[in-house]
Amino acid sequence: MSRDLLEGLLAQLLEKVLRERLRLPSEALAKIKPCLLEVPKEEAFGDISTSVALKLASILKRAPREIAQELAACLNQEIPRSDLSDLIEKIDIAGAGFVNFHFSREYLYSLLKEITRPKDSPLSYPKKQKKVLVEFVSANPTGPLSVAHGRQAVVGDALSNILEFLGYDVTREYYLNDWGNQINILGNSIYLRLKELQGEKIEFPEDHYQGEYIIDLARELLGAPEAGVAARFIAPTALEDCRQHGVKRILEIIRAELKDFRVRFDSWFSQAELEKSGDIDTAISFLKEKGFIYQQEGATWFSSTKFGDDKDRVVVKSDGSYTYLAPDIAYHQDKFKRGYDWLINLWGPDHHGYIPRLKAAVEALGRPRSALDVIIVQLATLHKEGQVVSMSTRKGEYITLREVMDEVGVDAARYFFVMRKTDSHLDFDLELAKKQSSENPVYYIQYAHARISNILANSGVPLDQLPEADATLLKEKEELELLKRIAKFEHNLKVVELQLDPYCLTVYLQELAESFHRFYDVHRVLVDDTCLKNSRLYLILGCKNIISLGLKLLGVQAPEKM
RNA sequence: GCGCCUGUGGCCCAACGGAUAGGGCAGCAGCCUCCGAAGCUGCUGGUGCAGGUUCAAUUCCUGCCAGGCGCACCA
Repeated sequence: MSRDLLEGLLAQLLEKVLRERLRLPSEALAKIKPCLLEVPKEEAFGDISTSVALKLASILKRAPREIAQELAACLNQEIPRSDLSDLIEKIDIAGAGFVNFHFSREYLYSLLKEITRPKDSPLSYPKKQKKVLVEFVSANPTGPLSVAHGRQAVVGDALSNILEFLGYDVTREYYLNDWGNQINILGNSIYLRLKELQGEKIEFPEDHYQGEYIIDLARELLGAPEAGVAARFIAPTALEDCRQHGVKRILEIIRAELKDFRVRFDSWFSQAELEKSGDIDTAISFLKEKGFIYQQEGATWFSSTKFGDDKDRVVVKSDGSYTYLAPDIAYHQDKFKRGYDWLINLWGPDHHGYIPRLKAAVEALGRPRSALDVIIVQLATLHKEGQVVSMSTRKGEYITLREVMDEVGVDAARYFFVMRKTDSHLDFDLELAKKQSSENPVYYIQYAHARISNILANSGVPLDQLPEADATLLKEKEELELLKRIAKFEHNLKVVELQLDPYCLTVYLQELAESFHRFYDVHRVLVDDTCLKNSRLYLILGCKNIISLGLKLLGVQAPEKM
């Protein structure tokens, strides 16, 4: 039985006991129903626990501990005659009035079996009907990806992996800002550099792209094999050529960076094509029909305040051009038209003020606000030798994702980017990420995997012939702890789904690796007793499967040797 | 000025309103005749300040202090 199912049954039973045995009024029950069960913060407090006794104390005007005792007594009667009889070993009362449930060893073994020698992949979830579009990175194609994009890329990629694993139909999309002001500036930047290369004295504007790569792009154009290139750049099409060349080449660079960073995209959505399609006018007309669009001071406004925004927003400026919001509304309408019912957008912190207006747009388009989740990915601060590495996009002085990848490696970079809560600042210590020692959390986890691989290789037992563990032999404290950690994996995936944040998976993997290292230190796997040896091999194989699956979901490699 | 986020040991981070505030790093003291010491064990040390709500506050509310971000007919 999956952990999910068990929790569901336990919640049902608990509810039944509260209603029938403790005679809890239905309104009180409704009040506490959303939080019947929780996972205790310390493992000593059991595998699942409930604090309903505490919550009911003020409602029932009774001491929490007393309620807990009555509850536990009732559960002790009910559980043996329910489907949970073999799964829950014991119930105890602790602290101010917690009722803690301990899984039986048989149940822990049954979970281990699901992941140790699976036919295809360890654990599998039924396909869900929900179509999810995860939009992330979406950096303007005006320069190489920065560290900030790197964090977004990993978080988006890992989150997509996990949702996919949980059965969602996930598409990863990059919104390509290949149209508008920034692109014009890019084109002009290249154009000016080109002139410069040809010996012309130019004054390079401050708001143009300052980076070295612009000169490289200009040089490419200059050295292009076609005859008479130089002549072309005084032609009327020169600026347009620069623009096109710039976007094309930078996009190639970005794609290569993402590929090398093991970030997969399924779809690239071009703003330029959206602009040409006429869909933006269609979207505005759609909102107009619904009465959410009005004219004022020569501009066209979206009455986003009707949906909780601070003020109404301009969609068409008085000069007739669109604001950024207009194509964005059309873009999100397009997402819905393509059949996605859950949109997840990852944005940088500078866009957080933009959330209410896009949520308003979603509602105006006739969808619930909850159809759009925006995840703000906070910036990462790079540290090197105790110093903060300063960055200024303006001067083109920023650390690129490529540099970080090259310096610390893809595994460490990916792990470091997700190991903190996504919406909090991240301190990225370049030296630490490079260290191949215990200080580096990536290696700690990978080392556990490599150690297990080594034992399995040394065992001489072909894995496809490894018999199931003898449940009664795995009884040492460290064995049971490892078993419990393995059994907690699914719960952690659920937390990722709920919080839309892959970071807690890194915490889990760290804990799992810790359990293994502790077990390894105290007990030998390759012992003379064949039954015990096989049982332990079975256990560590399960652990290995979960480590490798967990790392795979994060896009980090699980090496057999290090 | 207004809005959002963040203040937890020397450093980086945890904790659906609940249990003795967890963990990592650094520091100190130990552990390899044995499957990889990239490991294990132990010790030291903490909720910005002031109120309030609650049986219970790191968590919720108010004020203050400190830091980050945002407040466009920019993208």
